[in-house]
Amino acid sequence: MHLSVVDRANNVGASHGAGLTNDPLAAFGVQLVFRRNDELVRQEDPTEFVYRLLSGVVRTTRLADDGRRQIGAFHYAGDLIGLEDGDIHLFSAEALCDCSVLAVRRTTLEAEAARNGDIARLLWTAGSKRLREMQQHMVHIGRKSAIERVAAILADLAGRAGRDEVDLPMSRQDIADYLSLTIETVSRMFSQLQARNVISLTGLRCMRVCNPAALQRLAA
Amino acid sequence: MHLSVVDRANNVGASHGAGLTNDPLAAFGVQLVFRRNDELVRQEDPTEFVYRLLSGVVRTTRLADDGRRQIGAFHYAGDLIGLEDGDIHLFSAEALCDCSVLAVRRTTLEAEAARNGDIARLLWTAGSKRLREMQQHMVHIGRKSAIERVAAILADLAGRAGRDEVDLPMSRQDIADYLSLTIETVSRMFSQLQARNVISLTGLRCMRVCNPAALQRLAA
DNA sequence: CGTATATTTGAACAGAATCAAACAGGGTGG
DNA sequence: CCACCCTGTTTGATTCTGTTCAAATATACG
Repeated sequence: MHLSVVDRANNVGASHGAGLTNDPLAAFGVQLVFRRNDELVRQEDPTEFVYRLLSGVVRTTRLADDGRRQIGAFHYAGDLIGLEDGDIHLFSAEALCDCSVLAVRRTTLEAEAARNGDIARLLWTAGSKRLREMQQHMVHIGRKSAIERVAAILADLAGRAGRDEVDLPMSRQDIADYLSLTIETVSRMFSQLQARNVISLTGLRCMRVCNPAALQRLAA
Repeated sequence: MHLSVVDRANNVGASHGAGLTNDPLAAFGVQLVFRRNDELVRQEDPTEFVYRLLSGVVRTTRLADDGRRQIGAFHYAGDLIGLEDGDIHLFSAEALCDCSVLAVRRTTLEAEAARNGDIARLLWTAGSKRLREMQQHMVHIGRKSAIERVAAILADLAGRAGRDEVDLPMSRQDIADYLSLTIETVSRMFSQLQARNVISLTGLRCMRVCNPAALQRLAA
């Protein structure tokens, strides 16, 4: 029906949770490596695994029949991917760069959660964190202007980077589809932020935050 | 700091889970009644309870400082409310009409989930159902036109009603804030749907679906 | 260096928002 | 029972933000 995760990942170094420190899920999963643009899961496929992202960045995308694309989220190291789905994946998950993940069988996870309170709590916590992020994002998409939306994602990325020099792991098109804008509008907002001396593009996929306060204010 | 649920609910018939059939949560909660426009939870308050909605309709809303309002969801009988939050409620929850709910202390729920696999699974299932709904809604808000969004919510309501004659439990403003539109645009879309003979307004809060297929097509 | 791809910029357009006014509906009190 | 008012809804005219279509420019990669 569809290839196993290991096959699809073209995996090179599968091993049983080796090298994971302090992750209660480590014992139940297999560590896999995905390369840039690999698909971890495909929209409409049955849900088989939940992934703990160990390193790299993953986007979840939904492609409609008419070609309209919506990115649900960008996931970073530590995130749990695949919680949001029922029997079928609503969104695909794709590696933005080389990623390593811990793949845990859903059935295993459920069984374990039923037996072990810590696992149950971990899932609950991860799920409600994800729900909160989605609520926040819904407000952004629904009620914020283009400049505010772009500022918000840049502020988020800057926060993760922890320094002024921030590199953008995703394309403009990804940003556009995440923010429900067009690529042209995103580009214009970048230019505008640069003209206002809020940021400075130091490369296509790299920027410097010149005025963090202004960025934060716009993002709020 | 803030009033207890029972106080705020101005509750008249609290009882320990009486009258609930087949709800595994029944044993752990208290049944409460809220009146139209009562607040079940207030934005920014600490999360204390999770609510199982037994009857009525509840909206969750986030009000920004600048007055922009986003409705996160409308909840109907059977829904679990308050899953999405961490320590603090991001959204308020308000009764659209008289509602009865089962309030379960969050701490109780967590403890119970850690002990009882069925409860853990129930929470997991409810959470992922909610995540899926939000993803769907995000696509609507982000990538659909005004007419499609309005058609979508009307199709949803019609589906719940299970018949042509559907009454709308929420105001136009609520619909607008749910769909991230203005009240004027919502009103215009209603008129347009009526002009196209897809629906017919039989009252301000009541409509008849004349062409279910067309409505479905628009909503898709 | 040249080619394919990604990004930026420009001009015209469209859809929804805003501002403003008219129009119900639903209660209330006379 | 009717006139009135308050609120919620509809409609109209205009504006504005973001989209679309098109072209130019930059970047990465062979």
